[in-house]
Amino acid sequence: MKKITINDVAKYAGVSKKTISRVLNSEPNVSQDTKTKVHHAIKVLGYQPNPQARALASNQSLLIGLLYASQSNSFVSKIQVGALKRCKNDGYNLIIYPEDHESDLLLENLEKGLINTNLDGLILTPPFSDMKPLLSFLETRQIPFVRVGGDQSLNQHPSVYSNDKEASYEMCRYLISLGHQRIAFIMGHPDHAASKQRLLGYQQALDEASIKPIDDYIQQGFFTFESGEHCARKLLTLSRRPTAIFASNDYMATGIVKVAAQMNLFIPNDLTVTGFDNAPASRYIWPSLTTIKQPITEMAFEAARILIRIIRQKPIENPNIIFKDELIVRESSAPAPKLD
Amino acid sequence: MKKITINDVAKYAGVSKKTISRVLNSEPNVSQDTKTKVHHAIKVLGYQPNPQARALASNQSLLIGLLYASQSNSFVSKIQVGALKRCKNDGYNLIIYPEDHESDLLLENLEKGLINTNLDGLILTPPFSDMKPLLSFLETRQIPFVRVGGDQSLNQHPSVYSNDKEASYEMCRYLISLGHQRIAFIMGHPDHAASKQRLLGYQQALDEASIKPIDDYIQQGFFTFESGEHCARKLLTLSRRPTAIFASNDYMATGIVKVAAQMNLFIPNDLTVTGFDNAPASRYIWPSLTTIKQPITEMAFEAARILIRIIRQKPIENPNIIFKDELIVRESSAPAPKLD
DNA sequence: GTGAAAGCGCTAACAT
DNA sequence: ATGTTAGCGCTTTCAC
Repeated sequence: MKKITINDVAKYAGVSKKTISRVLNSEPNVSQDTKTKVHHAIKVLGYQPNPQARALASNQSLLIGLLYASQSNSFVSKIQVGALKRCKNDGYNLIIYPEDHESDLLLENLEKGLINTNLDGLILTPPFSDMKPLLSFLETRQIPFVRVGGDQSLNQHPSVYSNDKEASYEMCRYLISLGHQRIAFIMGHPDHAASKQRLLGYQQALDEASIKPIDDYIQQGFFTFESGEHCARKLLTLSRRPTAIFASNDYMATGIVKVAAQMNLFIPNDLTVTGFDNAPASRYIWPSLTTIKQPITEMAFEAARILIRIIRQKPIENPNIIFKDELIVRESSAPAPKLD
Repeated sequence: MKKITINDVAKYAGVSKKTISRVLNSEPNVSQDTKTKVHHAIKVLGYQPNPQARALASNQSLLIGLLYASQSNSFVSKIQVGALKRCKNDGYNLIIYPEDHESDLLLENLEKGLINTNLDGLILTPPFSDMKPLLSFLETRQIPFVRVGGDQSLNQHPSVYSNDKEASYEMCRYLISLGHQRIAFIMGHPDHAASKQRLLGYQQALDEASIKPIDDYIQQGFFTFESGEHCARKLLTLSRRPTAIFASNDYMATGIVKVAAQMNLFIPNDLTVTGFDNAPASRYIWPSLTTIKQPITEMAFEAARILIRIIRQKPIENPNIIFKDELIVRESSAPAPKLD
């Protein structure tokens, strides 16, 4: 099976190969007539352009990188799906870069990876979206990138966000509407900008409801199941035990559920637990978790769309898009119990 | 910042570019002296070969595809990590192909994807590892591939397996050793060869222990949480209720846990539940699940290694490698309760 | 052991 | 609206 090249198509269609190229790339200045001829030839011969040749000649790789933290799980697969969809649609391939954001070698590794792949652009996910050394590295290297999530004050760079603070606020409003006053909060990993936003939403909601903030009710977690367990143990042994615990993500909330079960606390009657992210586990565990759903896939899709426009030097209408999160009420939340 | 090419290096080192190429590709017939010179020049100039040019000239893409079912979650990220590690190490990039295995358009989509990317090879994961039309399609196209998991009778193709049947057998032996006699089994998705193997292990263990098989104790699941719930409801309303349920994966086991909780059955005292796969959720839920851990990452790493050897036409020592699964005992299993 | 020439399959720049 | 020429940065072939 000999490979069909652009030359074969040119010969068959009776035009120059440049014309074929023009049709392939939908460049202007081709008569409708030749277009038809060329398309026909392409079809008959079953021609498929060679992406490597194309890449070499046009000095592009048609490769887009997706950088993410190697641990975060359900988040990643959603991001991948969204980004991939857009990339494939536009003729790009997606190269995944699961990296350890705490590694000292990060920039070094990345540099090696980026350069010997010649990426056309990069999608950054938290916490990489907020790593300033990385951002300036990419700028120096002139590698186009789009940030997903992260710190909204960095919006001089093209970014796609969701409204973490608002969603967190909404969650707390909901808890308050259930009659909860003793609402504890487990913070997320300090390296993630979202953690701060979620905390702010919590604080604002309590403040507006004139609920006095209690220091002990705010615990530092790290987005892991274990940190959730740890914080839950602290919170649930407090003399004035909270009636609701809002964890900054579902893995931590799952840790709370486990600790509560071990302490014979019945959720949601004795204790309301809520999370954030709508991780698969939030549906699987019992009781299923009230949580916040972010449109991750859509965000990644949009990020890829913007990135590709930047790569192609097309104007981008809005370099800072904010998506809306959504409260999902499940079994783990209920009206506050009567207190003594 | 002008790009350094092979020509610059050749000039600097005072040799022909072919010699640079030889050094780059560790070809024979280069004197130690020139080698040193060339390496030095490369370092000084900070030269990075252009992968696209390389790909074009050598008629390779240095791209390897990873085909997997878009749903399966924790499995996928482990596979990705393993495959990626090997690929990056050997200068390949990994392109991910999450596809719907039930789609009629699968082959068509894949063909488009493969051809316009010029993949050098493909890693197949279940249930794609067993799709004969796909396998013959790849053979016709002369696209090298390696299967991960799946039907061991297809071992005329290079494959990497784990011993599903044995692991399932071992799990049942464990349950029997706890005194369980009424052991129910929830099968996996029929499209996955592993489902059958896991069933066989169950049947063999019961047979060897002279436990009479009961039809009602074997339910058809589909690897989903919901199917687990559904089967659990059936099993737990049986007049002669099982004392242990072994689900073919952790998502289904999680479904059982939920149903049991709703029925006020206490796990593990009233009911033992075990799963398969060691999904993250198996650790997170309460009680945590006794399950089987497969060395997924290692398997994918090995699959990529074999694939790259095939691509490079190097001899492969053993085209069929079997990895060993491991029983992980957690909180969801306990000795059988005394029955009336 | 090394190099010169040709060419991979496409696009860029400049004709016409 | 179309074609010509050159060249992207590397490897292959074959010569020495």
